[in-house]
Amino acid sequence: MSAIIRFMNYEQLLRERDLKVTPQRLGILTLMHQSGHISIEDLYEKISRQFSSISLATLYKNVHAMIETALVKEVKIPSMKSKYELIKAPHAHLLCTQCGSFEDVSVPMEQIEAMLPHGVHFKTTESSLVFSGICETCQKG
Amino acid sequence: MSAIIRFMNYEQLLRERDLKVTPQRLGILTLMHQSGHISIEDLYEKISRQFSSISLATLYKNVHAMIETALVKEVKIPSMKSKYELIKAPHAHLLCTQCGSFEDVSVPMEQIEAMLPHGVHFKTTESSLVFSGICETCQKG
DNA sequence: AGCTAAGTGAGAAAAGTTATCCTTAAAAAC
DNA sequence: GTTTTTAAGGATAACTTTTCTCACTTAGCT
Repeated sequence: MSAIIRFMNYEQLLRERDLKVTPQRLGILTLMHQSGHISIEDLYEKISRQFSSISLATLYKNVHAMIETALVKEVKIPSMKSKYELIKAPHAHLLCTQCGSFEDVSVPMEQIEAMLPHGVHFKTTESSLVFSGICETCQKG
Repeated sequence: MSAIIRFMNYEQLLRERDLKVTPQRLGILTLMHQSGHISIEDLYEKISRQFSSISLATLYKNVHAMIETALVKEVKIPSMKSKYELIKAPHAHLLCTQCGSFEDVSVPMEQIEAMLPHGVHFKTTESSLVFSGICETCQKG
């Protein structure tokens, strides 16, 4: 797959948000996609391999620009640093407190949002759900 | 209600965890109880009124000691600084993205934990759920 | 190709958190 | 109740993380 085709989608996503398409941004988006969710630290380490002179400031600025334009989402995780992921269908996360693995899990968020007690008139627009526990691998090990 | 009776409970909670009972710690616990959940910043501002010379280091050290001994919990909140609360029965939180209000809501966490897809063998020990949206007051206003 | 606005990079600055070290106070021992 | 022991508090320095500034470069229009 050529670089042009591979990046096409991200270019469009950036343009739709009036964000200029730069190699750094394409790299950030590609890394987020590849890893699923990634911390700033890891992102910097990985992107520095491609753009050895990239500045941390650039990274922060871009990640925030992408959050503000609803391209990326910050996932806050109990007892861990935040990770960032491309916005996709609503889902929850599993955090293994033993090995630290962190992954997406498909959960009917709408149903969960319907579980607020009657009498609570809160209009939910989004919800964040992280299950902490022991992953299958660690249970076996 | 005398200070002795009021603090009795916290003293015991501290002693059970081999944490020395100090006025600063009692103050921290009291403030957490009163506010429900509070950020480090607010906690420092409020506790400084009682103990004008308290150090930020003391605050951080104590909050961490209390987290490690399962007396207090850090609540990570999308697009906000963490808040800290006394550990109590499992519950979720409501965050109003308009006025910033943040409150507890009673939700059957066990039921939610049972909603993981079949085939996902994850042993959940705890889960964190925050609903973001518009609170009742803001909907009316 | 040239213009303009936005983005990048380097470093400084600011915020937020943790570590060090000495003093003080709580709990245990007597 | 006094002494002894040990943990905790406070001040400050050191880190870590994030944001800001500004000169320079590049993307996207014309």
